[in-house]
Amino acid sequence: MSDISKAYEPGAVEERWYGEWISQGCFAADPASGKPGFSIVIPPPNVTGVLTLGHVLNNTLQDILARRARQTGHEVLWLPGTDHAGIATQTVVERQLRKEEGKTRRDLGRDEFLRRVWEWKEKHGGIIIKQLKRLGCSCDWDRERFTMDEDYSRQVQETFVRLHAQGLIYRGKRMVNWCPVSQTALSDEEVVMKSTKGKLYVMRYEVAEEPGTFLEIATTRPETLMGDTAVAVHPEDPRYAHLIGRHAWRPFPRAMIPIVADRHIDMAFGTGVLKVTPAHDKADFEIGQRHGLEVIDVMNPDGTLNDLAGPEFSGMERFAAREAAVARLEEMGLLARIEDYENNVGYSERADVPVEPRLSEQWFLRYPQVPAALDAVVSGKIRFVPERWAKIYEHWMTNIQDWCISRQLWWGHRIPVWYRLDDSSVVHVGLDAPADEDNWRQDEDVLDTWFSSWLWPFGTMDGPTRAKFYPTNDLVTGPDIIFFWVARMIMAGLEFTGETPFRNVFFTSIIRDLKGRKMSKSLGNSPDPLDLMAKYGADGLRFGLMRIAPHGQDVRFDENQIKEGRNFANKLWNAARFREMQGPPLVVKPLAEHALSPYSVAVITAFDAMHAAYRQALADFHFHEAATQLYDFFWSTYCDWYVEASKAELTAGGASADSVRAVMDHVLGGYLRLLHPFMPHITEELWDRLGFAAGEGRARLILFASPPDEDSLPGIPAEEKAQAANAVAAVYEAVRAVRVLRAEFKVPSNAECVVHLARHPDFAGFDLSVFRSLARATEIEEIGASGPARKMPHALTPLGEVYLELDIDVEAERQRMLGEIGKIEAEIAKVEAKLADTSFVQGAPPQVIESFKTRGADWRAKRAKLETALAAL
RNA sequence: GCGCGGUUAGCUCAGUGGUAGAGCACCUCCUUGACACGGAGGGGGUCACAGGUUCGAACCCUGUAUCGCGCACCA
Repeated sequence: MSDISKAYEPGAVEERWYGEWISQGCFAADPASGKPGFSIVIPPPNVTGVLTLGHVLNNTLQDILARRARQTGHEVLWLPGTDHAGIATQTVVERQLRKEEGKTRRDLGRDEFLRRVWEWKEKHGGIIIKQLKRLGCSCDWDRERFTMDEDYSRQVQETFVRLHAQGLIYRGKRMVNWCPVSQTALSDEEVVMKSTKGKLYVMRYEVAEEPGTFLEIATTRPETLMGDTAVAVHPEDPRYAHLIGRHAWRPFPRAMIPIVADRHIDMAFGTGVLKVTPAHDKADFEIGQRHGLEVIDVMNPDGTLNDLAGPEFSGMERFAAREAAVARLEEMGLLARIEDYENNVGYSERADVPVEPRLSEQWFLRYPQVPAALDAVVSGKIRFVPERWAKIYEHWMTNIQDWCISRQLWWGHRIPVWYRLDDSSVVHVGLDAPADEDNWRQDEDVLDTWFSSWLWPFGTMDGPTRAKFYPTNDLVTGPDIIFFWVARMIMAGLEFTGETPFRNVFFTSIIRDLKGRKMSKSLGNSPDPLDLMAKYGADGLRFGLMRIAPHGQDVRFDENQIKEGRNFANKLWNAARFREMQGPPLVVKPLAEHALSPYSVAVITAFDAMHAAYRQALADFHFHEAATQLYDFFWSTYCDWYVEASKAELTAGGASADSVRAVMDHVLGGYLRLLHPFMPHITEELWDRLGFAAGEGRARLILFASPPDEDSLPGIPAEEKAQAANAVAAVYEAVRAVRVLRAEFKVPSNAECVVHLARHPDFAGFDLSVFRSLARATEIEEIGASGPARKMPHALTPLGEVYLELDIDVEAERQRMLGEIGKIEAEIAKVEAKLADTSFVQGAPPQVIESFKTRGADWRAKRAKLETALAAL
């Protein structure tokens, strides 16, 4: 009996082999290696993050690529690290501070607060890295980087200085997206548009020069009317042409504001009159610029109204102020009506509150290398997989806007700009303050996190590493950060290294729950991958996910799929266990020197075909397809058929048993190597247990084993292989036919039977012992084409006509069946009559109708079954 | 509004012009010396809908519905 346990227990195996790989330094990339390089940089997870299913998917894919490359003889660098994630991390630490000490970051001051964030990072920042290790990721952990590492930070700031010197970075007072919760500016990409149900308020502004005449003005944001500095109409709008150049009364604070003409106004929308609030709307700001309007900012950075809004509203939160302003308008009789209205409102991605368009002084970047970056993808120099993402990229690149890179946060890379204390218009841009540093103060702001991430593919590498491993080969990431990260890395790569930073970009699926919702913490619909790994093993989780993660489409997560992964690991384990029970591996002579049965030739041929499909699938980044190939070959072709077909020979012993063992070793050995990138731990364990490991140290590991040969049996001509496969398929077809007959005639699986065969001449002389054992027949009696003496259930197969000998009187059985079919038809007729009766159908409750339909279907199924059986008689 | 992608069995999904597939779930049989996390057999589909091209369409074309995503938005 084997000493391998009956059910595979992944926990200990996975831990042991991961430890082994680490202690042998298997993941370390050597820039001095003579092997060709292969590299991937990890999309750095947020240092605050914990592992999600999205990470599992993403990193399993990278691990597959890395492990496959190791097997194919590459020196592999998979470079890991984490991202400081400015807003996210700062928010987490601030929240904790408020909760535990009742303090804000300002209470602590900048230096002390940053000390706390670092403390927090040291304490919790490693969690996701540990989790990635649990998953089996083969990253070169000694090279782990953090976007706030000293040298990396220096590069970020140098980048700023350099782009500033080139005139691409500039400072300006502009309308930006402001998050009132985080109290910082955001880039356009950090704003998500949400369809929001709201109200359209129609207000009445009196024309100053024509008392008693009112303009109706529609707005969704009455709380900003205190900042109105004009009313605008379309220059060609006949309704209002006579008013252009006159004035309207802003109700409160009461002021006379000009009526201007601007082509931006849509005559067809609302009343065709727009209130212009240059401080609180991007389009209004532009109108203000065109007409030289005053800008009145009535809001504080935290989203409350300020003194300019008037004492009545000062200090009021913006949405409360909306209600108050409407009430005030109504009181004054200046509210015409309120309509329901649905429009898109920009929300802060992080804080999930509506962003406030806000005029403020920020740093902007005019992107470098835009045409080249666009061309790199359009021309295919960088390959996007699936290809359709290239269109999204192209669209964004051709409509690209300057990037607001400054953030009013403390956690991040401080902007390397100094202002002279006595004259802040004197600016110094550089890593360090000028020599008389006491006379200068550094810009308070930090840089957008993505301004550091865009350097990741090369900023993480030193000189020798870059020489060997840059540009990287593949990037695996989510399509949700195509603009945030992928596009910007391409531009940075071109600008700072003169090369595109990667060759292929694979965009993963987005994992949703069974209801199609995005996984999120607040919904509580995101299973913890660690729990899943505890239940099903890391390999089970990986393989289960690979089988459902299609080519860049959304995927609905179902735990059952992971269970299948676990079951597959168990199947593999037991197939290996079966082989181990047959004795130690046979290395005495090469496969080709054994006398191979047609079954062996066929299984090896099928293995080679699977191997070819697997290679193609991986080359196309069709991971799902590769996983399916692996699964189907092993479970069906190898276990269900080959192993079962070979049992008799193994029991018989002798040379043919040796041959079967050799074939099993060949298939299992090759198979484990192909499966290893998907299920690294169990394959390493079995490689070792089955005795395939040879040599010393690393050479013993499947991790570094070469893939199997593409042609396992070069000595056998293709026609001969096809012939064997054909004969074997005929036998298996016949086996299936016998099984069907057995099921139809209620011969239990464990009962033996006698089968008669009128053999097709193509297979004359072919040994039938496998047919006999798989059909669980006591004997196969060969008969002539005219069939057996008495009637028996039968079926036609490629191997010939097969007959199942039964201890029954066939004619009596036929009569019995005919009788039964008659009864069933009567039942069907009853049901049909009932369903055809309109008064019944109209009167009966739907459940009753349903049950009748179901009953009808059941009877019909029974009838079909009997008819099939009858046909075999 | 413009663009992209999806719609196939109860569920999750494969399937690029030639007899509709897998796994799970369901029903029947089987604890046979690898595996019940298993084996054998079975039922279940108007391939969203409507047209068109073709000898032949889940697949190609046109339109519609619906879900999702991206972009742009009219206050």
